[in-house]
Amino acid sequence: MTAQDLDFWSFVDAAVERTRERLPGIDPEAMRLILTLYRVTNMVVYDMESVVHRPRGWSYPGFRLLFTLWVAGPMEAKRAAELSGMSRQAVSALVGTLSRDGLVSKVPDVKDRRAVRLSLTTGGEEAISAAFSTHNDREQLWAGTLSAEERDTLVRLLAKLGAREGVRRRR
Amino acid sequence: MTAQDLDFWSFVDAAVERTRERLPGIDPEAMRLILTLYRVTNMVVYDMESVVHRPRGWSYPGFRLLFTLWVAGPMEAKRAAELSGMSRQAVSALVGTLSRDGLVSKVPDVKDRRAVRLSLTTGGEEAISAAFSTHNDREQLWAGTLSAEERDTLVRLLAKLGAREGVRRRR
DNA sequence: CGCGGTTAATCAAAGCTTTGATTACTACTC
DNA sequence: GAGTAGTAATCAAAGCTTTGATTAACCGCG
Repeated sequence: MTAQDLDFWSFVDAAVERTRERLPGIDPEAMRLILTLYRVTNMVVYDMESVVHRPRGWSYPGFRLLFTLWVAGPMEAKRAAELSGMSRQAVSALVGTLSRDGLVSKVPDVKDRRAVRLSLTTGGEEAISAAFSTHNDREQLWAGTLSAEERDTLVRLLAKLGAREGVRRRR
Repeated sequence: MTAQDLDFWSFVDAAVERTRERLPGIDPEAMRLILTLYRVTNMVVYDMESVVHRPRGWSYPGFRLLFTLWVAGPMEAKRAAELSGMSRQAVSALVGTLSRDGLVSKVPDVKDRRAVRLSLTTGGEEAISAAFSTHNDREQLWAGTLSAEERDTLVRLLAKLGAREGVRRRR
């Protein structure tokens, strides 16, 4: 396998091999795992975003925030950041767009006047309900690559990875 | 499990449950798979970026492009986009930053004067060699969560997912 | 009450990514 | 050889994310 014949996936094999030659101290299998994880996820996200969300005028982060509010109900911006895995600044910027578009409403919290309370507007509620079916169709397309048992195993192993302690988390 | 008690991970369970109630037609397990995949990867990337790359003044995409050139040698911008999984515009913008910082050099292609040929500078070569060990240390931290057999299984299942045909790819 | 420390949100600047348009060049076809 | 289609790269505008700074409000302690 020379550098000229590589494609997106065989690049991972080449990377592992070349790195092993040049830096004998590294762990090639750890490298392969992270590299593969990153590439697959990017591929899935790109597909979902470009097929499902951009045609509706949304970004993937926009969908995620709407989905968070749809699942867990109205909440403070800080909490939306925690649950969706975004930074508070990102939520703040995103809410700007989504409230401009009439999907999310933002009202000052009565108890704590520093905080803002986010909720879906009626339009946002309808939009997310309609979008989610299409989103899930696409999720099924991806999940359909694996057997039910393989899906369970994959989810279990990913969750185990995600339960890792002592790593840096968004704040 | 009420909405008030949720955290980043239990949100996935709540999302599956609430969606099942409200949209009976969807496939909850497909949803759980994609949701978990996305969250784990984001967590890993955030950790790697904030612990390894930002302290060195790099972004994760910057590292990825340098790494691509390090593994596969000098190449045209278009090819760097294919191998790294970025768009051509993203590579173009990123090369602006990296060449300004003296890590990548960009010379017009002799054969095809539309194209540019990218390569690591000496400084870029040294920087990526030095950074990669730290990067791999962190990969090992993550991979160490799983047994060797679990890692193999996870890589195999992710690769199977990534081999999915008929999805939208970056161009 | 008043001060100091903490917290919620936002602002600002820089960087990456996206879509869509433009420029420069190559390659094909008549 | 001239015209047309296709390709490589870049530009432009909009959006998201990041770090760091700022503003406004809460909270505890004296």
